[in-house]
Amino acid sequence: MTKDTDETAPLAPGERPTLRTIAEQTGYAVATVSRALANDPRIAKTTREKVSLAAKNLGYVPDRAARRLRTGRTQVVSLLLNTEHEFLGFTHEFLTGITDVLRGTGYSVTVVPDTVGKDRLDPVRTILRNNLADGILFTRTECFDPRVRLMMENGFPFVSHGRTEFTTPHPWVDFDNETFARKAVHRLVEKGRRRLSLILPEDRFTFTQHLRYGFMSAVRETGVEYEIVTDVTLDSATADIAEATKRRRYRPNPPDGYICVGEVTALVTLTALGDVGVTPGVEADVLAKRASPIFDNIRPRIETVFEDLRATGRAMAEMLLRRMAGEPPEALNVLFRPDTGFCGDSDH
Amino acid sequence: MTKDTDETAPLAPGERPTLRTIAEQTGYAVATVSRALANDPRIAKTTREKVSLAAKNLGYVPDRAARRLRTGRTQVVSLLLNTEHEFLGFTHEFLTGITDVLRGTGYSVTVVPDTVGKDRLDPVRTILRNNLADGILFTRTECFDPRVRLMMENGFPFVSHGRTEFTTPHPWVDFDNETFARKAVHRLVEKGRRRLSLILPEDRFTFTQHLRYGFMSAVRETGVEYEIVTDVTLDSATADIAEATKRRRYRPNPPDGYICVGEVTALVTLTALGDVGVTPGVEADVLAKRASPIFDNIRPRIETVFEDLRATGRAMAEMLLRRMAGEPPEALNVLFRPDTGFCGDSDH
DNA sequence: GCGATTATTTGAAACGTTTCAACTGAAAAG
DNA sequence: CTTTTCAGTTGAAACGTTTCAAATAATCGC
Repeated sequence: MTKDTDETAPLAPGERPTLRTIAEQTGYAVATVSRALANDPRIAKTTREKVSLAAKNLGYVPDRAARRLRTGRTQVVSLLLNTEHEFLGFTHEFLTGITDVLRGTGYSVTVVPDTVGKDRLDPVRTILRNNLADGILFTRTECFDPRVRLMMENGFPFVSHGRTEFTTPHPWVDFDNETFARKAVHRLVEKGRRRLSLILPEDRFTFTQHLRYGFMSAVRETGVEYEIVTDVTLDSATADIAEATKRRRYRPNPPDGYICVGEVTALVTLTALGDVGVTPGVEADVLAKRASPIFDNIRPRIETVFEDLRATGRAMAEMLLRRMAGEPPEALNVLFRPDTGFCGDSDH
Repeated sequence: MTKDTDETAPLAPGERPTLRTIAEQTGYAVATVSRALANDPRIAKTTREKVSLAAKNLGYVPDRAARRLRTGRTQVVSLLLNTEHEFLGFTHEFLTGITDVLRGTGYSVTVVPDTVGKDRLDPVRTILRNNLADGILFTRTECFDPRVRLMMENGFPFVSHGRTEFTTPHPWVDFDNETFARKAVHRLVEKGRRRLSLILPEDRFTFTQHLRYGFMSAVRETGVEYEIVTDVTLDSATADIAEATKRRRYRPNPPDGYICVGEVTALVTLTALGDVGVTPGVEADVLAKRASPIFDNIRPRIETVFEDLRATGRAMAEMLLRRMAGEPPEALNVLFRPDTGFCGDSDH
């Protein structure tokens, strides 16, 4: 018994099936098989069925390298990941949303570091020049973000987290920070607060402008006193933020209402206030944007507005898929509205 | 003037230079150029120099798809990312460490979701079958992790975060949770606590066994009373953990020392204790492992042990690079020791 | 039944590498 | 002056796709 063919095994052992394997098995040419699998209408329907059946039986899956070499498309989406982000679960939630949407589409996600301090254009240039991806997602968008300009010039698909001030439209997903700031002001005033304080992100980011505008217009509407902190930003070291917050408490007429755009800032503010003998919820109120459920487990409880970063990631991935499929950029936007109520409140 | 060659421009406009471009420019054959760039000693030194100079001038960078097709190597590392992780900044820190090390090596990182509840083998199978990566990194390793078994059988390079109980050696990076648990017990006893409580991760994970062993042996050494919570795990919903913690407070002889293996658990425990009128630091103490700086901004301050996840990511990426380069697995381990002191203490 | 149209199928080329096997010259050995 | 050796170089094949242009088979009008 020197037979070395095992029973009905249809495929060579250990070998990855290729288009040729299918071609040989079905009797068609490689070109036909390729077309059939692409559902090319020029191929007879019966043929398409036979071929895709054979493909399924063999467990055929196209070789990405070969396809990529031939077509120039990489089947890769790159995420420029901020090295210094201030939300606690930002990366995790965001990434989960993205992979959620991309699973099963054949696209994979690569992560490339993006450091605001350094040249933010550099990773983008590398991706374009070396053809490392078919599309790019990124965060912390600037008003005249050079990355956006570069990609628009090259017609390269991307979706930004945050808007820009360019006149040419491009796909984006954003949170309505203007409304958040406005509502926050009104809410604090409603609670009887009279001197509001706001720490902003760096000026270069578009959402900084939105926050400022929302804050300022609400402040004017209500006539409340206010202060926009200038000696620290949202991205300052936590120790510096704490220091600045405490320092301001010792001035005459210190703030009694704090709007925090990030979780870390909110925690720092809470702690700093406590450390100088101010009880949040009594002598002052803190109102924060949050992206994680952590504030349910923090005392004192403060009011928060939830920004769903997983949904943001999902929306961005969806917009990008559609953009890569050739849709024009005009309609590819999503603006997340702040939920109407405030969570975790403290007075009813 | 119908000349269409612009001054000294050495490269066709807009076209990506390839081996052939270099070959034509230097007068060598494509094969020679390829070998020269690979620093093959069979090629004359002068030739190698000429070729690599030309390559640099042209800004040549090898096409990944072509190389991948020819060699079968993908130049990709996959990270199996846990969908339900409990450390707050885990993903971010970890990923930053990995990309730190991989930058400039030519490898890129793709992220693939891994859900403990579902079939954890599935993503690995896909990667192996479709040749999507040259190496895999993953977390939450189980005692007899089926992923480890599969990859070992196939001789596929990987590094696990956490050890296994297989006898065959494989590369891993781990935190010494046994010592952490042991020290935590001793520290709480030192502070006068007499009834310790521990919430463990699910039993399947190796680090659960290490924690239990460290805890149990220290508990025996010191003769202190203890309890290992059975109705919730580290990964239970935060509400359930809070509930369980409160419930135990109403039993006779409630615990007065809490060891928390994760940040979320620590926060929940602190808050739950506060909610039932127990002041951490007075009637009870909480001791936690932490991976983010957040506990500096939480009151009451508690003692923590720091696990550096960025360093962990870096170490894992390094081990993987060496493994992919062919090093045997035996020596490719890193065990991070818990730092000796406890940060953010409350009594000196 | 015959040319003209249409529906299917196909061989071959190309994408940019790496690598095998063979070739060229020149120096060393006889 | 021939033969051997060796350093250096090279043409061609291959990796698995997609797609152009052309071939073949089937259908149609008359």
